[in-house]
Amino acid sequence: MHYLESLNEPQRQGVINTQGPMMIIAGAGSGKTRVLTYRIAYLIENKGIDPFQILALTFTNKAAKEMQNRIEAVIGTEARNLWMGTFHSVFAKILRFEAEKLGYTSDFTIYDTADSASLIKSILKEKGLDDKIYKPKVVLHRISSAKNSLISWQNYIQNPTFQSEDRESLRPKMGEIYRAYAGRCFKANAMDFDDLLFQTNVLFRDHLDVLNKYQHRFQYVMVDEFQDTNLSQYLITKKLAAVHQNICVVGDDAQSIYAFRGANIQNILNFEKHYPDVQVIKLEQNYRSTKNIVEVANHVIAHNQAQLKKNVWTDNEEGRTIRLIKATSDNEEGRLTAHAIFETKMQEALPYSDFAILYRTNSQSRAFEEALRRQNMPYKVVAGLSFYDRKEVKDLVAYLRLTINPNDEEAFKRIINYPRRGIGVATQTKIIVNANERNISLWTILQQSAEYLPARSAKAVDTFTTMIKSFQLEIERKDAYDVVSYIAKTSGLLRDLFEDKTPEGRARYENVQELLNAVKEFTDNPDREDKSLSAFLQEVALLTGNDKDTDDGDKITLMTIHASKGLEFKNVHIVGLEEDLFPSQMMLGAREDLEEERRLFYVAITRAEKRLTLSYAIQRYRFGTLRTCEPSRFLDEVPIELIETPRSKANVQSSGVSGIAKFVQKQSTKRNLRPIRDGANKVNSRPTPTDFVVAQMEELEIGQRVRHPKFGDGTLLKLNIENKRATVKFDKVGEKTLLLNFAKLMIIST
DNA sequence: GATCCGACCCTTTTT
DNA sequence: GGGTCGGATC
Repeated sequence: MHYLESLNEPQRQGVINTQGPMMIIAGAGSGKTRVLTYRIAYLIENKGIDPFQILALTFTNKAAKEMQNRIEAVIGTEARNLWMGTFHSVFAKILRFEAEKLGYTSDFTIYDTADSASLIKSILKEKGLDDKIYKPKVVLHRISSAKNSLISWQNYIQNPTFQSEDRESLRPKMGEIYRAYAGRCFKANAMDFDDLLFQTNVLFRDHLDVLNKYQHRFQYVMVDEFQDTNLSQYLITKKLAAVHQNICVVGDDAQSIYAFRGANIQNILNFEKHYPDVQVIKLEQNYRSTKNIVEVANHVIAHNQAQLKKNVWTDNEEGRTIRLIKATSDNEEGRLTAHAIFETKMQEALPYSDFAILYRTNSQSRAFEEALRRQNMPYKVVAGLSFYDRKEVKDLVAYLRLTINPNDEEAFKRIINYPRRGIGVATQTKIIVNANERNISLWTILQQSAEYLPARSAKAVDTFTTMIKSFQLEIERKDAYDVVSYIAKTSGLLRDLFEDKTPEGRARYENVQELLNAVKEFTDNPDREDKSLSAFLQEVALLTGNDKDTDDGDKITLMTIHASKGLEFKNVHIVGLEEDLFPSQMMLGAREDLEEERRLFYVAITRAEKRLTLSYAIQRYRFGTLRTCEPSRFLDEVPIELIETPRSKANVQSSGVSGIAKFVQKQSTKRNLRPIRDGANKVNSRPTPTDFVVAQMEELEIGQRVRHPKFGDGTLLKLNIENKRATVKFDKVGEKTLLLNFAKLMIIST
């Protein structure tokens, strides 16, 4: 109970009012995870509720894990019995348990986006449709939106609105593709990401006994990041909470940034209508950021029309003003950012892990990575390719998938001819078309290859099926790790990779070894109940690039703003603030879209605790060519009086630039004697906790003892004032010549 | 059926 | 700038 004292009043109310529907509107940095954590702990410790009667849903594995750990810290290992996880993982588990009721087996495969796209491509080809018109991405998105709105292919085909929309966009066969896609997934005993939610709805709709079971099991339902739920997710939670009515949702409409994937902000805006007796609690005190940062965030979000009223405030110090960096190019933006980070790090003696660079699109990371690498500053890029997205890993996983579920068409396509078995595309197509036209399962067709394939191909296919059968036998005899190593060897995959002696080939080989380690870890984990290979695959399918523990040392974090949600950093750089990039050019159409971009900016701003830096470039490489950019309209929404003097140089620029650029010029003429990296005054007026300070050129003397952040301590040998170079003999790494502009040497005080 | 090379598309965000 | 796909060639 001690923890109740650490909460403010609204937080406390959120914890102790456990009965009935509740909506907690939690401003950024207002301690919503604390409330959710303590609420669950309170239910268990104070109300005597069994952990397995509590369902807590999050959007990312990371958030789920984090909350699990925090609850465990309060109430101990009992927390492991909670039903806690992402929507997708929790309902995948339930679906797996109830699969037969829907005509699937419990070993169903989860198709990732690449599998889905590949299946769409196959269907287009078979139907002779042009993939320039029916772009797989567009088709997939349309199917995905339909599923998230609980529209089955049957509903879709009968719906006149969709039909006319599709005719207008010259894609009249869309419904037919949806039908074929759904049919093929089912036949392959596979569900895509959207199916995990869609089919859960079907399950609860058509099997009231099942719904009843879970309604009674989950006495308390909690949803984190509620603003990101789509209709499909919302209905699941509503149904589950229908009996006990103990539903608690936590969210912030200002941080809704997933509309593009079906999230419906109306779910949170209308929650009070759906639950008339709901208690609404607002958490408005921000504990994370300085007054200046909170004010900027409030100013920016005020430009949006659709929002719940709330007044985020903070008791924290006023803090520094917002820094604005203007760069001539994307590469210079990288350099200036690296530079600014280094300077702040040195002045304030901070670890690299206190810094984050946030951008709109993954492709922007390149310029920053190059600049950081050049200056030997450690960083990590969160995102991009997940470990499980690598080709060689996917290949081995495909073998596992096909072994567990031999009707998995996408796994089949991936490995039937890898490593080479002389079964080419023509043969593959024959197999798949036969299976579909005769409505026989893929696995049955594979076993009858002689009936419809020429002898040579049939023989090759037989060898393959015999091999898969042998894998299936292994599963019954050995534990998951032994089976996977056996499969990696017997399939020839490991040998194929081993023979590739290039550095990339070696890396691929090691990645496969790494997958083997992951299996071992999975099976060795004493907390895990289900250690089957099938369970491993289910888990792997729902992992993303952000889930890996990358707590490896002191590094600057680079990631998209989307990926940064829920995190915080002392120093945040929001980069690429240019029209058409942020806000993205694809979002300039509708007001709602632009407002989502603005919420994204809001999320980015509110990640910062102490210091916020915004930057933009005047020119940048996009689509392979150099393009001129305009500063983002969002910059105009930042109050001018909160912006610090920008970098003084490079204000000569072309006309036709809007508000902020003029402002940049005006400001710089006023106070341009203080460029960003002139740290001398700040250092003197603001002593750092350490006993040394960043060296100014004029303070250096030959023979002096100096310290370099990477090379350690050394003695200054030579000093070249003109080209700003110093030669230092380091104790550990020997002699180095350093550019003083970059390599900030520090004089060791004696 | 495999391999290589050039043309063409694209870059928003993710479970 | 870079990844994918399809066509031409062996």
